[in-house]
Amino acid sequence: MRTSDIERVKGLPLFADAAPDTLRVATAGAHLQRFPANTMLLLEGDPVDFLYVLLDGQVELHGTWNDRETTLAILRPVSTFILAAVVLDAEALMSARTLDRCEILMIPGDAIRTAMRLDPRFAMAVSRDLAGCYRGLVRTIKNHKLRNSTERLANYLLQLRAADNSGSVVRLHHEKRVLASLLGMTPENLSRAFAALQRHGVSVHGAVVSLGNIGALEALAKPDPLIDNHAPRIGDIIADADAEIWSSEWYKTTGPGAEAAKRHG
Amino acid sequence: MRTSDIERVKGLPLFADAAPDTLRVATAGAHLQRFPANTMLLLEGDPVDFLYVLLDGQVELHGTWNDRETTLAILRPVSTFILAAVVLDAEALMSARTLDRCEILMIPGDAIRTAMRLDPRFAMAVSRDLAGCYRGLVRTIKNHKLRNSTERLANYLLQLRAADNSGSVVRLHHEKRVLASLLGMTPENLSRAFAALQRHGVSVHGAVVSLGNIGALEALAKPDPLIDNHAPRIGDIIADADAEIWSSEWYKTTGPGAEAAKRHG
DNA sequence: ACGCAGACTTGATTTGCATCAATTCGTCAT
DNA sequence: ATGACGAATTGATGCAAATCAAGTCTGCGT
Repeated sequence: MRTSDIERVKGLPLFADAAPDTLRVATAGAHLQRFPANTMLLLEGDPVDFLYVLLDGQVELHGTWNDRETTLAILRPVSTFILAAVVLDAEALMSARTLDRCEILMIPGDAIRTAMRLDPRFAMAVSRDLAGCYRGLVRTIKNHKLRNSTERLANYLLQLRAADNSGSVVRLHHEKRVLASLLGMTPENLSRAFAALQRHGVSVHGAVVSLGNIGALEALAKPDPLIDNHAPRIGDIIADADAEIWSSEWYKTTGPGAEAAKRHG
Repeated sequence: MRTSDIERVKGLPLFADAAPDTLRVATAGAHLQRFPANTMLLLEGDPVDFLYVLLDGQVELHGTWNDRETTLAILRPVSTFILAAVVLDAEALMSARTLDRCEILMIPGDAIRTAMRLDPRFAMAVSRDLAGCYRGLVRTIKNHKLRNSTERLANYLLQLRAADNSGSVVRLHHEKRVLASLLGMTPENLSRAFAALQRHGVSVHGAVVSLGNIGALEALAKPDPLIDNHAPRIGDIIADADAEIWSSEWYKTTGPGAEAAKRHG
């Protein structure tokens, strides 16, 4: 494991406040693994033996029922996933699949649970992280139960804008069919939702979306701090922040090799 | 505060494992309060100063946006709520309203946060509780994104049956319009969904629902342990259990004065 | 270059659910 | 009992989104 990777893990709010020993023990027992694109890392129902830390690439979390499938979240580096299952030593409720080639650190679950018992600051950090994830899901549910698909897309675009740079052009991070599933609609309807937003100044060219009329878009989207997390994600980590990592993605690095990452909250 | 109430709080998984001092300090700073039906306890956006422990009555958590409103959960005694906001010292993302006359214990948030720092076992319990709540929300999202309204109702009824007694008659715990909002539909459509279930042996008389053909109902509902939590809720608390309190309700007492309560998980 | 496969878009149609409207039912206050 | 209100049901209609079906565009391997 490269020391630069250890630095990145240490930068995570989950470990930032931990005792030096905690990080050392956790990373000692961990192993770094590479996966090709489109690999199942974990199937829902499987016992969860590791806490996963995504260092490079994108991972999709999804759920299935009765031959249907829905995307629950898409993760970007640096972020952890399935912490809740690790804490409870329970089976996974979501499946995890790589979208790109990925580099993932796997920390044994019992190392995490032991560390929580030994290191109160770490236990506190786990609680804060889980509380943030929880609140992110509350936002997601409100988003889905209270808004229609066009409104969800409009808010997603505004959120991207806020996270990226607040400019008038944003880049979609995923394939449109994946985005559609994340936003709870079919690919066909995502196309139509984009078409509907033309009226509000939005134009799409592949993954590049121009927001020509922010005012009009906001008038439609009615973004709400109690649903949408519009905090920019570039800069230093704010340890105190509401760790609300979940509305659609977790962290974001500023670019290749960039170390800076920031919480949503 | 009555000692019987303290006993009930001590019975919560959140406090069961805590150091004696933790419970003592928490309950010392707490105050017990009664509220009439239909009282707003907390408005979304408000800072959260207390951890709430519902000792008697029912509380609805709901969210609003753009003049729409949706029920996110309905709580029954004994259960805690807005723990995540307390841990992060953040504003509430959900509003809380009493449905009945309620008896609620309010524990200052900073007492909770201090206790977490001083008592590692308590911090661990908080993590476990939050992890359980988180997983409950994952189930809820899967339920909503993967099923239609009739399927959600069918599974809700089967869950009630499993929680209550596994008999062929269940009693709805809430008004139908509240249930409709919880299940993500209009009251009109809940009526129609019940009508659709007649075909599968379900008949409704007020709050009493007979499930005349469990097999047929299950064939429609296709209950799934990764979405639905069918564990019975009568008996002793299982401290190890997956604290998944959220799919629709939290705890349930077995009857007036009964002390036994059990986790979903 | 060519052909293929998969992503994306667009249109036609169907389905599910919300909305609007009217009526019944039960509960409570007078 | 009577009237009044809110909850629940039922029917008619409209809208949003899924589905089905072509078709275009793009990247990729041969």
